[in-house]
Amino acid sequence: MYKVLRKHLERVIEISDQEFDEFCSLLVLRKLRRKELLIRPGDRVTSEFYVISGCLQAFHTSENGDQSILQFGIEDWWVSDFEAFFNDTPARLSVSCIEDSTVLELNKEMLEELYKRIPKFERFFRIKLTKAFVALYSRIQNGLEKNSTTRYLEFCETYPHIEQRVPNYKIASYLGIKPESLSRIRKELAEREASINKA
Amino acid sequence: MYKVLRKHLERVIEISDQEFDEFCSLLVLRKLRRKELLIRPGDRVTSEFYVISGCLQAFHTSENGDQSILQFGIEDWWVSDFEAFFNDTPARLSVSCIEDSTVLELNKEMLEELYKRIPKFERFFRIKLTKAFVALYSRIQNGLEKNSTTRYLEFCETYPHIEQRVPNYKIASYLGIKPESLSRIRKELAEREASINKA
DNA sequence: TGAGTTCATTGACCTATGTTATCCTTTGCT
DNA sequence: AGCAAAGGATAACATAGGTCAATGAACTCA
Repeated sequence: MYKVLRKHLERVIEISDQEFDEFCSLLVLRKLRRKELLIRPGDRVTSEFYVISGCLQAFHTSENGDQSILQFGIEDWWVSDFEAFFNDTPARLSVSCIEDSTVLELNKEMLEELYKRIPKFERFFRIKLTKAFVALYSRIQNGLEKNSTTRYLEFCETYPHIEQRVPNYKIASYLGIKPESLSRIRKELAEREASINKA
Repeated sequence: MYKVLRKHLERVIEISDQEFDEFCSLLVLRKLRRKELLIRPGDRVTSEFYVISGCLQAFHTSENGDQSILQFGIEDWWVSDFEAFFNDTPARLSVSCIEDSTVLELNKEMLEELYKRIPKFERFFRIKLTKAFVALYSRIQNGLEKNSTTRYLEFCETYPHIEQRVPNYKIASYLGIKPESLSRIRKELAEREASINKA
């Protein structure tokens, strides 16, 4: 079970068995049921979650009750309300399970202790952060210059594993459009494809 | 001139005169003219830029020539094509001056040398990165759930100094709408305000 | 000073997306 | 099996924002 995690770390830093064990000793294994909430608005967020199996979502609920999904989390991803996590402010997002899931909970304070003992873990998370930063940057760029159809197609290309397992209305929410619009887009794409196949 | 920079650092970490001098010794002062380009697509990006005075923009140019602005940079901000900077990939953005500007150029390799000598600078940039990450996160959230009028009003509130000095069509570009739309939005807001004042 | 450039605004029109309501299928539960 | 809930599609209509074209003000610079 922890093999995937070890690989995950070793794509960025080299670690010994002992260092890996020390890292694992900070983690709390949690088994979660579909729809279970890990973080709700207002919570103090002291942990981030590494997904072993299943699928999570981080989403914001607006005053009128609409939800917009900021992040999906499947196997090998980290999920949290990172604004609250980094800034020690009350959560503005919710994090919940789309499927039954198994996650490893990593406490922030324990992590900072670990940074002092084994600095290479600080390096690991700094590099993860730059990657996440760049990913957000290009998501903003997509939002600025691409239409919904293109954004949907690129989402399917970039995250085929997510597209296949989460309902369309959640994808719509992530893309910033309504489910009805996504439905229209998918119909349009299917028709396009059909007419190509006929020709 | 470097006083502002020192304050900028000291909002996050404490540093001695000597440490500050060592940091400054890495920096190259550059005076730039309006419209001058610091980074163009395809460049290798080895530096980030701290703005002493003036105003920069980081923008993407799409195939059909449309530009979308990802970031403005005024006094006390860092600007670059961060994707290229962090990943050592060719620049996809351009960075140019909206006004005559003075910047301090910080070379990535020299910075990494400095990290080894004085680790607290690594801490400084890691914290700056978390702040930037959170800012991008909330920009995405705004894009998902707010209409253009709201986004414009919040932009004016959040960045009054930018709103006052860059042309409206650049603000429109940053917000992901066309200048004509922003013009209509501004008209609508002015009318609303007028009718409130009359009442 | 005068011509060119940049920028903002406006109007007419068009298109993509949102809204509301309804219907149908699938899935899950007991 | 039978019912409820979830998910998806669709249609009619409304609206925000994009497109295109024209105008004029303000600024720049030779």
